[in-house]
Amino acid sequence: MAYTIVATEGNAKSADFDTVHGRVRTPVFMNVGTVAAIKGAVSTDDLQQIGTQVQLSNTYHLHVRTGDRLIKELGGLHRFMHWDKPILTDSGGFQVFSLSNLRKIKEEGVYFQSHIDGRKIFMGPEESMQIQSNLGSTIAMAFDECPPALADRDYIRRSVERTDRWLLRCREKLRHLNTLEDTINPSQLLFGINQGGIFEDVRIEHAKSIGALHLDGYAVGGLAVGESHEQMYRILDVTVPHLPKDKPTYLMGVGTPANILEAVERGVDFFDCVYPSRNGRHGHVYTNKGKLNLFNKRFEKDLRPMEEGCGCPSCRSYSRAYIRHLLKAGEMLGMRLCVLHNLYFYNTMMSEIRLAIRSGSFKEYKKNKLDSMTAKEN
RNA sequence: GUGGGUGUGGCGCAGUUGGUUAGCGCGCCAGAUUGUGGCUCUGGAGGCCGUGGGUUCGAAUCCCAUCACCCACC
Repeated sequence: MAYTIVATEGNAKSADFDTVHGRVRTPVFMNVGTVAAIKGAVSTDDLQQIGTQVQLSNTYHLHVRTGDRLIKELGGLHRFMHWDKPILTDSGGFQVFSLSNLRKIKEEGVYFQSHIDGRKIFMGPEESMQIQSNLGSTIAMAFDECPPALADRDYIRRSVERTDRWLLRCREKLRHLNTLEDTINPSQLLFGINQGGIFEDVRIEHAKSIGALHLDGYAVGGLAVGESHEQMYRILDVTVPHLPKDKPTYLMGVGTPANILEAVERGVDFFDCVYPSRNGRHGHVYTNKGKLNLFNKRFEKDLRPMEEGCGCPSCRSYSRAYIRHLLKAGEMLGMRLCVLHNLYFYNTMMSEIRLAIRSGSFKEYKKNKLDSMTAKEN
């Protein structure tokens, strides 16, 4: 399990991260498949074609439906979903935030009400680790609380302290689980999560505190939840330098292509976001000339591909007019073609970013990319 | 042919003891969406209330005629 920085340019870095499920080249965009599937009828075979390196799945969602014990019994998540490359599982911490009307947070953990059938569920650090161990993902995320962007300083402090205590319990539990005979992945890695809202000193203090724990990677969480882009970039500016440099840095849930370029420049090398898949399902597609909403009438007779010259499976065969028709007709194929294109766009951008950093031209690449994407010629 | 019913934005409807800018759902046109509940939310356009006449200060609403469609009976 080695993390090797291959090239740097300013604070931007490109690294090779070796795991039991193969090498991850960073910066990387992980494709989000919350319930062990990328929404929009995207298969593992598709992912090979569009250059996916890592898939992300979710602890909470797989726990409440289908169940981690069943998945373990069936040989773990990799075998279950026929994917032999790295998988990162989110801990369920974010669901504390996103399903906040259904939860109660206490020192021992969180009491949820299942969004599926309403039954009461308890999840704390140990439970989250147990579930992730059952799933056998490559990387397990620590169980944290992601407080709202507007939470006051006092709440954030107490929340971060609790998240810190939870992190120790996570590490302890996972160490134990990794030694068990029947564990699916005895090499399962653990990433800690930095919190602190938009308070720089809390962020820095927390970064130092988790950095001392010798974890396998470090994430910055609690961003892109309502604060401005400027605030997010400022937090990255002050936080990332305090995270261990010999471990991967992961910015959770971010973001737009522009967000990613800015974060790469600040030293982040792992990303994930629902944008390409969710927006794809809603007919919003990314191109080098800006975002298109294929529901728009102006594409009614547009026989061009979503992006001219694009090598994705959708653009190689289908027109904007056809995809618009499919979307308006509610056909799943429409969503699928858009999602494939968007993931290809993101994955390709990351590949270009890696090349740029490795050839010392990232700054120029970033500028050109941002300029062209805001051109809006379509 | 006789009797009854219905005609209100693209579609389906609400609104009739006559009263300020005629509503709603869907659709349409746009915009949001950041560790995903195939959602959700926010705006916008669009109607001479079947047609013609009448009563009235005022008609989608009352009266007459007419046209179209539906049902029943012949």
